[in-house]
Amino acid sequence: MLDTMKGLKRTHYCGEVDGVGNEVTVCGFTQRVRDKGSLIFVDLRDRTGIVQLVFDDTTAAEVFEKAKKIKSEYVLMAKGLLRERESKNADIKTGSVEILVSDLRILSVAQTPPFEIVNDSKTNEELRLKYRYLDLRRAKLQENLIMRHKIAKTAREYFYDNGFLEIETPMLMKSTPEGARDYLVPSRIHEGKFYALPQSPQIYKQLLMISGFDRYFQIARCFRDEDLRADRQPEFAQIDLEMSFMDVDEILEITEGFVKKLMKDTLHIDIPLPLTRMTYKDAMERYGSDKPDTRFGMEICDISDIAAKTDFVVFKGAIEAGGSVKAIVAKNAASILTRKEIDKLTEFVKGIGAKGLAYVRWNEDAQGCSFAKFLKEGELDEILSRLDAQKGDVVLIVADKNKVTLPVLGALRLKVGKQIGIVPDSGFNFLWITEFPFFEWDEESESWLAMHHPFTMPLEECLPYLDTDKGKVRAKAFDLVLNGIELSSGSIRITNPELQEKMFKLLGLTEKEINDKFGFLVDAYKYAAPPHGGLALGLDRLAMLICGADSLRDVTAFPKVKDASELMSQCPSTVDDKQLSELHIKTVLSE
RNA sequence: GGCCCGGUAGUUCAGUUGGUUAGAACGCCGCCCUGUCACGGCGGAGGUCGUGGGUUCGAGUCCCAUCCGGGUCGCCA
Repeated sequence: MLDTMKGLKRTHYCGEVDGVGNEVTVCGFTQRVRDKGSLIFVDLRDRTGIVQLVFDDTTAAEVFEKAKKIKSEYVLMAKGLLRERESKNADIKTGSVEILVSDLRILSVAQTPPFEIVNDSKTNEELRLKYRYLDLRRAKLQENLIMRHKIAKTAREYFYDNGFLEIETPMLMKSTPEGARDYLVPSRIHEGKFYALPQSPQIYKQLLMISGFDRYFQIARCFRDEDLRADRQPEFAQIDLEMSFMDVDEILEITEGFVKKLMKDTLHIDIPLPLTRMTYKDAMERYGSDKPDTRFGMEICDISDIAAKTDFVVFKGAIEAGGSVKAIVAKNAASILTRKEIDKLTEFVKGIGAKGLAYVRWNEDAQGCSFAKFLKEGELDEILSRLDAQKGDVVLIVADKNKVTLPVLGALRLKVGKQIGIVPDSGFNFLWITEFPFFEWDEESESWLAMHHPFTMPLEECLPYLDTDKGKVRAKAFDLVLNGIELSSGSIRITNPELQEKMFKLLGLTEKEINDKFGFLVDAYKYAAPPHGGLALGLDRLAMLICGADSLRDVTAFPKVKDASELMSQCPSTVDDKQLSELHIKTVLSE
């Protein structure tokens, strides 16, 4: 028979007991029992930490007998005298005190858990996810979720203090199947019609600006029906912002203020402001990525002019086709990047679109150059001197269209950086990437797509190119990047309804499509809109980085796995025919 | 959807060219123990080797298929 809490009330959390010499009452889960016969120690755990309970020969017999029954994970409440320990334990916060228990309640008993609730659990994740509620008892995950709470709290404090209003937007909205796939919700009342769960509250927050809410803030849940990654869940939260009467600089400034406070409040790190800003063009040319990890160098260098003079057809061909020859230098890497390793890197770059990898491996005795026989006297020296390469370095060269050389070298830079150990595992390099292109050429559909979204305002100076050279149109769009991870994406929005219609048309939408999908939005802008823009910060990714976690699963209470199912509840699941028929839905399963 | 890695007691793993009764540690159960804190000591229980099929005198081990999980590419306006 289980005990009740009757007559007892918690006075302290386990990790926060104080007042030696006083009676305290604690409650929590049994971490471990050390039964010495006529002396029993019990480690009691709650979300704040662990405290040691003691039962000895001064303990009343019935209390002692009950203590003998305690097993792992039992839920207890204990009242007793807080006293100094005879032998201290420096490893835990409360290691110098213990509670000599006078009143013990066993409030709940536990089956033997399928795995031990210990911090450095080696149990495979599949099992831990199936019993997520047990895994969440582990201190590490408790700390992560508490940190996530702190991030949300800091966001609310900061944006409230800066005049932002927290306004909720609908979870059931119109499906606009551009970009990511929507999660659909069938309507019972409207036969054959569907709502979509929001991929982002984008349209609603823009409408709030039109309504005059000036500064909007929400911790918004968003849904995307795409395949998962360690850093991608099908449902996620973003710190969502929109503000009126501000251009890019002011938006970046106000966001930076949050970043600074966040890093201070959570990790006690001072981030100097303003954050570094880099245009998209610079980021691509220097790092081959629109989200560069700037914690290490190894920047991309153009050697097209030298390469053009050589007799190496791979180089010449690429340049004559309008492309370029670019290189990165792995400093002091000749011993790590052996021929075999470089061959692997060649396979790697071929896998991501390059035709091959030229290299110079300058080790102790020689400059091993994969294209030496095509070079004339002095050309290799010229290349090495341009790249500032020294003995011990490895030069990796890709020749192709710019669309290939830059991203390939960007990916190679990261891979090689990790391989030769020059990517620091600490540090927080926040970076703004600005002036993203508006359009992006999609090979598959052979059409121009909006890189950010179709409501993004082009830079005024680029408006003339809209009809002449779409590839040249830059937008008032920006990303916040941290250590190579995209944390946030934002833009100034188009507030001129004619321009908006024009942009839709340039993106290939017909009059009818514009009206069906965004008619209400285009109409709304006809009633005057303040200039406005905004951004969304990925709360989950932020939490992952601040917690130093490797996966979003470690900072999400109940995450989904790779195929978007949840191992604990086994959702998604089939539903009864009655439910389906009420929703006017028939399912057709594939073979 | 493609490619790569993994699946053996409750857990983490070992398991030889295919060969007797599949082992260890932790956990669990029982007994002993007054200063433990990864307590200790003695004893014990616990396995459809992911699943199905095949090769073989014989399969945890080899082959095929399949399921599950992870990573990655595609995808993520």
